[in-house]
Amino acid sequence: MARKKVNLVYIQNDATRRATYKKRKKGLIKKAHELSTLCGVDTCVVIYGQQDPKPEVWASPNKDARQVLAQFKNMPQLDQCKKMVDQEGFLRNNMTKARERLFKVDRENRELETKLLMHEVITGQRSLSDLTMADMTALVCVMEMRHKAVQERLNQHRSGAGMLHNVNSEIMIVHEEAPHVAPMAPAVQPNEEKMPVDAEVRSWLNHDGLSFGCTEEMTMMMMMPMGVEGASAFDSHFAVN
Amino acid sequence: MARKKVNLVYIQNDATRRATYKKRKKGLIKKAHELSTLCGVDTCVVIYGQQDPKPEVWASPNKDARQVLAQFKNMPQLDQCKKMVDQEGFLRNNMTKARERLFKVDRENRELETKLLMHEVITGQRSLSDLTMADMTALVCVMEMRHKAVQERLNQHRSGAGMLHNVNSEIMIVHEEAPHVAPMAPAVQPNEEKMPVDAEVRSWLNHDGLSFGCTEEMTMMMMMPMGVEGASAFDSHFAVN
DNA sequence: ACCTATTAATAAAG
DNA sequence: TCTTTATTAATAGGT
Repeated sequence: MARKKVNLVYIQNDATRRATYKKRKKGLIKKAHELSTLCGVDTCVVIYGQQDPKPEVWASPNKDARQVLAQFKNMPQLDQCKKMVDQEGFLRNNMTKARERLFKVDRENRELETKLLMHEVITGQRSLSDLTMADMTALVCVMEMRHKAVQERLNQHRSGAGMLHNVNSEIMIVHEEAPHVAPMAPAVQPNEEKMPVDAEVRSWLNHDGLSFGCTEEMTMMMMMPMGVEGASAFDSHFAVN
Repeated sequence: MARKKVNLVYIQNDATRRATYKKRKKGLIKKAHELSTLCGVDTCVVIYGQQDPKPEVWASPNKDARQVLAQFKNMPQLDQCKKMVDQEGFLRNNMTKARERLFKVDRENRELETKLLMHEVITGQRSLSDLTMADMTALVCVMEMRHKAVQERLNQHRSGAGMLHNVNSEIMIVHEEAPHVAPMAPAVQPNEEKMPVDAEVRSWLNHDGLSFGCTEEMTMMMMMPMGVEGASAFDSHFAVN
């Protein structure tokens, strides 16, 4: 309705499009308002603009919120309940799913971060003295999981071929018989049966794909019971630069 | 816009109103569609009619999801990136906050549970043999925190009056110099200086309000550095029924 | 429902 | 960007 008839196609020219958008948006909302007033009907216009877009523009539910509410209250009771239940169920369902995703992603995130951190520490890219208390705690946690995995693996050996029995009992006793010897001391004594266990431990420590080379000291540490006292457990066994 | 100018008031005449409603509803939706097409914007019109009213009439979120996607892909690359970054930042921020809340609540929960558990164990309501490995670990954790508090308190004494110097150095050395001697052995030797420390320790162990009476054995245990390796630390010092 | 005189909306120019 | 103006689009009232 103007100097020229418009084709109903997307307006390429940026300035023209913006201008048209502004005008027609105003017009549309005005029309909606008129329809509301003239015919006593609630209307709602939502425009997902891309220019000012963040807060979507929306035109009037005729008078104000009370009208919508009143309308809702005037609905047949059954429908009202149904709608509410649906809404609640939908939200609840959404929330549960979101929460599950959050937990899953969070756990994965932390595990990966800690693995990476451990890798950096072991390869010397990062010094132990740089770690925060929280990092230390996480590291210890991962190490404990690995330690447990190693123990289970050794258990399999013992109950199976039994060939590593002596060494294993030396390790397992820490839990089963609670020696008054400090568990801080290396659980594996240097003797002729040590190497197989070492190899075993290394292969298990590496089986997650990061595949870093363990030092002798690391291997021993992995097999020790750990405290969560912060850096002290580390400091006493590693020369922290 | 027609043979007469219309006043913007509710149309009383029923037939006229119905006619106007029909025409203007159609016009409104057409306008919305035009705005969509011309400006590449999604629009939505809802009309809560009272004649045909139950299923609210609503006008098009333009075509379908593919259009929205295409729209996104046609955006200037920069804006696209910006939006994605914003989105990511928003999510990351959200996740960080949620994670922090989760950590905080979780830690508080476990701390309280463990305090209660400890109280039950000490008052004899629960036997140590009933505890799971996880419970043991948590107990040890709390005890370590208390141990640290005790050490700090003793440090204050040392730097202050200095009257407990001998005993304190006996305790502090455990963490600071990583002895190969088992820290499992009681850190406090029975001598004439023991009693003041004991009293000190007790008062600090009790200052959280639970206020249970410590046995001599408990006191000693609290002052030891602990591992988190399960029940062994307990078993070696308590006669598990 | 269609017609059409009339008004409202608005494209393009200033 | 806001205003003006020529032109088209919407539609009120009648048929």
